[in-house]
Amino acid sequence: MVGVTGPIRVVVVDDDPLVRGMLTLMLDGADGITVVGEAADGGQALTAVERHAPDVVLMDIRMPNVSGITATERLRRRPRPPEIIVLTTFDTDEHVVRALWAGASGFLLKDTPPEQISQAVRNVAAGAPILSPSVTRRLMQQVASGGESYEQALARLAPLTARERDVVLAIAQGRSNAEIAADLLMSVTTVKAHVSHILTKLDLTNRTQIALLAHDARLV
Amino acid sequence: MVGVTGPIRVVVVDDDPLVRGMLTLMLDGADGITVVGEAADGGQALTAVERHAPDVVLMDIRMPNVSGITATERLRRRPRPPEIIVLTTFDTDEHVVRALWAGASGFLLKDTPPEQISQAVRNVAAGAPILSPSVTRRLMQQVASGGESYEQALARLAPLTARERDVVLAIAQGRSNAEIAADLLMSVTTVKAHVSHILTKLDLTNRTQIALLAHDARLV
DNA sequence: CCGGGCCGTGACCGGTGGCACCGGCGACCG
DNA sequence: CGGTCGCCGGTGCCACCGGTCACGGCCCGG
Repeated sequence: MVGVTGPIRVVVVDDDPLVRGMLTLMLDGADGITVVGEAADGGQALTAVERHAPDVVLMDIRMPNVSGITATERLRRRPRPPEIIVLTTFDTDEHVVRALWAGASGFLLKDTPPEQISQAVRNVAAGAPILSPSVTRRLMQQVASGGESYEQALARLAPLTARERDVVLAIAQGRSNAEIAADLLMSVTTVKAHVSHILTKLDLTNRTQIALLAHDARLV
Repeated sequence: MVGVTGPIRVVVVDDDPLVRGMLTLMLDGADGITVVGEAADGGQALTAVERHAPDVVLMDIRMPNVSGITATERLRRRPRPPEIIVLTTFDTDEHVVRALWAGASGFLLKDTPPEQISQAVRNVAAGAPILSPSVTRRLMQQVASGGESYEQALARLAPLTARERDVVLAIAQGRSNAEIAADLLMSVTTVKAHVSHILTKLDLTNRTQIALLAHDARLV
């Protein structure tokens, strides 16, 4: 990104000295990568990053004192933050979401083969995001299933007329009939009629159900 | 997956003969990959797959007659479907979602370097999903932002009492006050009171707004 | 003992939805 | 070309649902 000229500078953070050693060993020998520092918990990670200004941080999640998540959050708040790859043993949704939310650029399982880890470091340093295959699969499934309901919801909205769709959109914002009437320049009774038609066409009973359906169809 | 013993058998599908040639050229030489067939549109893709029973299909989206999306859908419905990598020039959300929904195992941009394409073919054949970095970045951002609004919505629901949360949950399903009363074993009047309290506490005006907020908080 | 939440209830009223109807517009047809 | 048929948008009237108000019982902590 900002032109990393020399070797990629890496800091390894893990509470287990053995894991730290393994990671350092496998990375320090790899092409174009130098391990410039290690840390055993989130607090040490902060100081290590301050001292060594690395390009990439390999961060364990489960650590004593300051967890990898909060350490990631704080690191990403720094002026020129390092890219952070979160390393963990389990890929629970909880972990993944929190890591991504904290600003991690990568999420790898610890059983990833060494070659792929060093490759991931290079990719992340170049600005590309990295996810473990299992995590990628989850995200894809999530998107796919979401897309499915989205398509279904859109299909149900098909028989509506243009004006009725306008009303649906307004209802999906939580607006009252009076507000809708004002916005669409028609009488309140007309709005009611439209709502009534929509309800029968979509086989619903409440306006809230209309709002929810519209939300599923991504008409927010 | 099911033990691909010999070289990985690939079918290349693209309406542009030049692109087909390039892909075949770069893949057929690569380690452990054989291009066993080519096709110029979705229809030909189906017959080609039937004839050659490939492990992986490289599929263009924009093609005359049958598009890559529908071809992917049909291929995935076959008894032992090939893994499908969708190749496209643009990574619009529309394309990505439709491809994933259709059952693609990979989504690559056409400007991906040859080495990575052959690597992607190997990965997909091994059962691992593959996404272009830009697509991965989007999915990550989506998850991250989704998590954010999720947290915010959950925070707003904090001041509610247990009973009120029950009512919120029911409203989020689009249920009427009478139904809620029946389910929670209380009078309709009481339900209304709870709704009223919820509205004031959350600073809302409609029950639909309650439903939408609950949806943002993933209480579906 | 009493004040303050929380839950529950009945009476009142505005907003919401069901129904019947009308004017306008395009399609189809003799 | 005129008739007519169907659909869409719009309206008024009425029943009912949904929301506010005021009140009482309960439990807990001061």
